[in-house]
Amino acid sequence: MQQYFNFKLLKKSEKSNARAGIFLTPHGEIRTPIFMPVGTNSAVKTLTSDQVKDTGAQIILSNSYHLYLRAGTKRIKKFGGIHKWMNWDKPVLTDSGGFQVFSLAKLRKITEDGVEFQDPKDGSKHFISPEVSMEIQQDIGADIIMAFDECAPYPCDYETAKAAMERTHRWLDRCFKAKTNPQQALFPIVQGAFFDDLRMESARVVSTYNAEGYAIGGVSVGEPDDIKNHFVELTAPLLPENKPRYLMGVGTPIDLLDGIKHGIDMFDCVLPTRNARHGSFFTWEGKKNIKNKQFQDDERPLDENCQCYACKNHSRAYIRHLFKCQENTALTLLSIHNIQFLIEFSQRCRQEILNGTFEEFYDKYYDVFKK
RNA sequence: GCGGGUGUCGUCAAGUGGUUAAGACCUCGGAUUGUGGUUCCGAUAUACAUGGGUUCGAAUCCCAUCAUCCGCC
Repeated sequence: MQQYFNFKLLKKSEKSNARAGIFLTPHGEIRTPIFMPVGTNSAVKTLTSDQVKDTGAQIILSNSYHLYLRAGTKRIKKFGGIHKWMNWDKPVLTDSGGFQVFSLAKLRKITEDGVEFQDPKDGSKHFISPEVSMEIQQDIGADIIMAFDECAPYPCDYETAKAAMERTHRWLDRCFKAKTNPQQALFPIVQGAFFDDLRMESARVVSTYNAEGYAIGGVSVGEPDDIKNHFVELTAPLLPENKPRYLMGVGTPIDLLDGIKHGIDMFDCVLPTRNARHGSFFTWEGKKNIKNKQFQDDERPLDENCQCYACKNHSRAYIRHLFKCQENTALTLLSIHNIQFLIEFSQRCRQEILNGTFEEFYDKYYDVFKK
């Protein structure tokens, strides 16, 4: 049987758990560590697929929950799958809908079978189970699909966290049984909230599956940074070393530095596009906000060392003007910049790992982004 | 020239005799983490057109001046 996925570890740091690799998928390779932009409704907000491609994105994330409710995943299947649907020929990852049901749906009823919820937009009732999620994700046709999990809130008590974790494990088994397409990699998700023994247990259970990659979920749900960091540090090394590790929903440049240091290979986050919509942008000198008056006559690009479309063509003064006038182009330019910045940031970490200098890079930029 | 209206922070605008003169925009910070697309939180201001008068007390009442708007000649 043909092998559709392959993860090759190119280098492991001697001073930390940082590592650099190449993850091969049916739609091309991903150079890890990598940051993945989020395109919830099969579009990275304010950007065309071409514009996303020009940022250097190697893979994008989309979403079962949203595409199931709108567009309809049968329609996308009939169209020929998400790559053709959105004219994107690189790898795609879809989230399972578990997190969205947890964070977005107003009315939801979780049972052993699955989750019943209402579409907050029109009130219609729906049901997603591990089997339904697998069917949805196979219809969408992403390269990487995620297990249907139950994400516990923060804070939460031990019993709730344990019950959610155990259900996630039982659902994981059902996901693997329901998944049929060998051209899709199913990543299990570690849960366990913020309890050491639960996280360790979940990492152990999840690792018993011979998956193409493994994810850590249930973080960035409102917990303090040091707590998040502790659980990433605890969990990541417990996952199989020869497979990519994906930290879901993270993060900031500092989150990337910490995650990579602890052995994470993949990240996704809405931050670059959401921040863009709020005017803030990343630079190699830290985070700034285009709304600030100091930029009104600034003829420099957003970042002088950035090669993105926005930086090669436009000034801070012009982009600030567009933003103040609420022109959508401002959001596009800032999104392009922020996405390209985080991708380049992850690829710079990769290069530093290959050079054996990641830890110095970590120290330097940890301070820059500490604020 | 005559008649009438209006003058409160950079802008808009509450307040019509009584303690530190609302609020919004702007400006300046902060937040945002597997996305309900312009959000949320906080901070900052030499502001009652000018000069008199009435009153225990005036942004508020009276007079004059100036500015501005409308109408008429």
